[in-house]
Amino acid sequence: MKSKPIRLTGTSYAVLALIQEYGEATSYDLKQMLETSIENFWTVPHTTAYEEPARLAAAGYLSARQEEGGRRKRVYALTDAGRVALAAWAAEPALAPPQLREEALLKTFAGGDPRPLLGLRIDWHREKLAELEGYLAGFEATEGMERSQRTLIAGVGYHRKMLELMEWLAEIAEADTGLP
Amino acid sequence: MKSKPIRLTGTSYAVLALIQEYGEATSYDLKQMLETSIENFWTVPHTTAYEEPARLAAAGYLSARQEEGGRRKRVYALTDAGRVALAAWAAEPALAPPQLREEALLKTFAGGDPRPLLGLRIDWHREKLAELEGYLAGFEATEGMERSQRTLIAGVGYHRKMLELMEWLAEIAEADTGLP
DNA sequence: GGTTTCACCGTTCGTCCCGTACTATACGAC
DNA sequence: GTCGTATAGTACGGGACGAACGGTGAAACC
Repeated sequence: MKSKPIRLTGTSYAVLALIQEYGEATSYDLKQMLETSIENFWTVPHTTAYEEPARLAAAGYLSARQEEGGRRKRVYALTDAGRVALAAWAAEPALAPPQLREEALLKTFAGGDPRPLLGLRIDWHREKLAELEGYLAGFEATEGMERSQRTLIAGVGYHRKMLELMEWLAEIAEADTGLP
Repeated sequence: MKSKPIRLTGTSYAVLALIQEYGEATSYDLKQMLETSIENFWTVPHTTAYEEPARLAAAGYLSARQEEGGRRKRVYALTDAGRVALAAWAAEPALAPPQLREEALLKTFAGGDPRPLLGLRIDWHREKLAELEGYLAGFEATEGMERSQRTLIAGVGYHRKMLELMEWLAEIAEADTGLP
């Protein structure tokens, strides 16, 4: 059953974790889940939702059941190997350093005018924040947080903090109008 | 002179911008610069400092002058094509969405215990912060900020905000001791 | 003045990842 | 039933990634 050994990356575990959370999922389900929860702290392109589960299934970490009819979707579920690998990874306290790719700051560094760049970013984070807060509202009044709720809270916190950062940097740029 | 057309990515511009900033640089210089300034908002592996300038030189965006002797380093400088491409990109206000890869949050989502994970991250950001604030202190008392100083300020702000986020999440996790 | 040691410097390599561009299906409207 | 559009899914090739290793210089020891 353990066909081809592959390297499991953070993205692999993201997919495994989502499938664990929901029992089973198609690639499209995964895509939705990635976009509405995990993406805030683990950004991946949408093709990941199709490629990564196929890779994981080929290596024995997921089972795949092909549906009949129309879009002949494949439904993925965790195998024991998948469950074990995921649990071992999550329990291990070692962490890779966080990675950020923020083009607004990079363009500013490269000589771009910070004002429009930071402005764009501020708007973007505001929108994200509103969206996530909307999702969160649906959970209100439940006691004892569920994992999906916590995930949203992490996302909300992240966008809030980045928003504060961008606003702060915009102020500094504004104050510093005599450019070098 | 325009040998091979290549796709310029954010990382390409990061390298071009660094070389622009310093006039010319070897790969090792680039590596240092990446690690002490840009990496806070545009994370790249160290091999980028060797591979990317070679690619850019092959495509005509950089000139390369090979030094004699010992480590026969190559010193890169911007060509006109490089300068033009960089300026055009920086002036363009369009932005790709920011990307984050934060393993502490991902592991938490996957079922890991948040306390040690967030604790590790908090320590990590504190260290980074201390390091950058140390660099910044060297600039004190100059009037009119230079670009490298602004870059450091952005880095400092980022780590502060992420530190606040992690501390906030740690509090929430602590308060929520009745686990689901 | 040899040679050991160690930190610094630089590159290779194979796998995986990523964005672009495109195709295909479902379904309601008219 | 055909058109339009949102939804669902794929192919592909260059690029990025990180592990692992190889080279270089110079201080330190003798």
